[in-house]
Amino acid sequence: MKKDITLSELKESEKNARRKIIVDAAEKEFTTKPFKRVNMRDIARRAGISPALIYRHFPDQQSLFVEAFVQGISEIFEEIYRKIDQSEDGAIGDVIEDFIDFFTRNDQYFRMMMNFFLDGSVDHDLFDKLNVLERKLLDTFDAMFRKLKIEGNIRFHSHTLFAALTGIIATFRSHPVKSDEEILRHRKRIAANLAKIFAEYASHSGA
Amino acid sequence: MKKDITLSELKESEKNARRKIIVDAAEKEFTTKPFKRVNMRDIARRAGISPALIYRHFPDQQSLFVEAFVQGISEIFEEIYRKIDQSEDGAIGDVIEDFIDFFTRNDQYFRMMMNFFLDGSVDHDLFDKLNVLERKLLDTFDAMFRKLKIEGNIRFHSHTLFAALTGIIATFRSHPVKSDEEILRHRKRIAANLAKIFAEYASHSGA
DNA sequence: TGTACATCAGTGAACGCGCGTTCACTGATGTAC
DNA sequence: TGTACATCAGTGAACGCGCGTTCACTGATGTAC
Repeated sequence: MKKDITLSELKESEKNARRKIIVDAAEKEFTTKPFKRVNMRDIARRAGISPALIYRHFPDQQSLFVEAFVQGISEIFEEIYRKIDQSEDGAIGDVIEDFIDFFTRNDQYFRMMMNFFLDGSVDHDLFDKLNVLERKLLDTFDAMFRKLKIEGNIRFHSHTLFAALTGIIATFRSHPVKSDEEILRHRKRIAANLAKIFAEYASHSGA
Repeated sequence: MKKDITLSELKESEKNARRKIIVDAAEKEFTTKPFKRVNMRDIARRAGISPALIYRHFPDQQSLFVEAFVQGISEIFEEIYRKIDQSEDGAIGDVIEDFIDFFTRNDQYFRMMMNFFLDGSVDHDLFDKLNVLERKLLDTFDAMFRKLKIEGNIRFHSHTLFAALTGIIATFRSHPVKSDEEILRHRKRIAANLAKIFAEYASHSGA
């Protein structure tokens, strides 16, 4: 009996390993080309398998995409949480700069997230998972605002900040004339302005 | 000679009228279904013509889409300019609320704009036209901030406000549980919070 | 120890569909003589 | 006034391509007897 379980467990873990190869290949594809251009044949090629094999592990394209996307975006969010935790207490400027840095560096994921939401056709499972990540980020913002002893509804402030940062990434982007560095600089400039307005508000309301 | 000119002018205007029918049909399609689903056959059907005829007026799909999109988005922006001009001097809360109202009501266009920018593959001509519209909106914001006698770089404040509003529309949207009214209410709640923070900042820096 | 059969990873080619675009054609109107 | 020809709006069907997904099959490994 015991051996049976171990054997099937081994089988199971081998299967998971194969599955992971596919997910990793998909994730890699996402960071390599625009979302629309990612397709099953290229994912299969990158994983070194036949397209048909993917369908032994995932019922359809959407399931695979969701899994790959969640895996990637989770790592990014984890990184942001860590970075924010490390920053000085209530250093809103640093937190904001980190956010801009991270999503500028991982623009593919930002665009995918926007794509999912704008299309409206978000898979329910994916929606839940993204919500968990977002709420955790909002919690982090909450903690920061609390330390600033800001006036008003803390959660609203976090929502406002989150929306504003998202807007900065969404609004200031690739431009025929401007270089990537210029865009990042402008994003940071505007983000710093936002930070100043928040900080000023907090210092007046806290006093 | 004179008659010749009039005749060719008449011909020309007839041609433009036919062209406009196609553009209008495309615009209508955009407001009816998600961007991805808009296709040439349906546009042709709506215009009451054969798909092939579209290609007598437009070299390809992208040209038609750009023209239809610019026509629609221009009207929306014009409406916003008018509304903002009518609002009380420096009434930042009203201006912000109008912005949210307009883009919530015209979500299709908001999504298309996001799609264009996020895809990166923005046609140069389109990019220029959108830039003109955006700059005009920023100018309107500038005027408002100037009346508030706000401290700091006015243009940066306008960029910050524009990004934040865009972010609010982009971030808070269709949700399996929440109704459309709830979403609009939440957008307005967060937008009002944003307005308060800006107003407070302005009143302190102006004093 | 050998044989028949089951299981399952894995495959390349093919199916099917959506959709942008082109083809080959029609029919009406204008123009030259 | 009639005839030959040009122009051009307009058409439905077909072409071609990308791409998700399925089909029919192979080959290796395990299992029952």
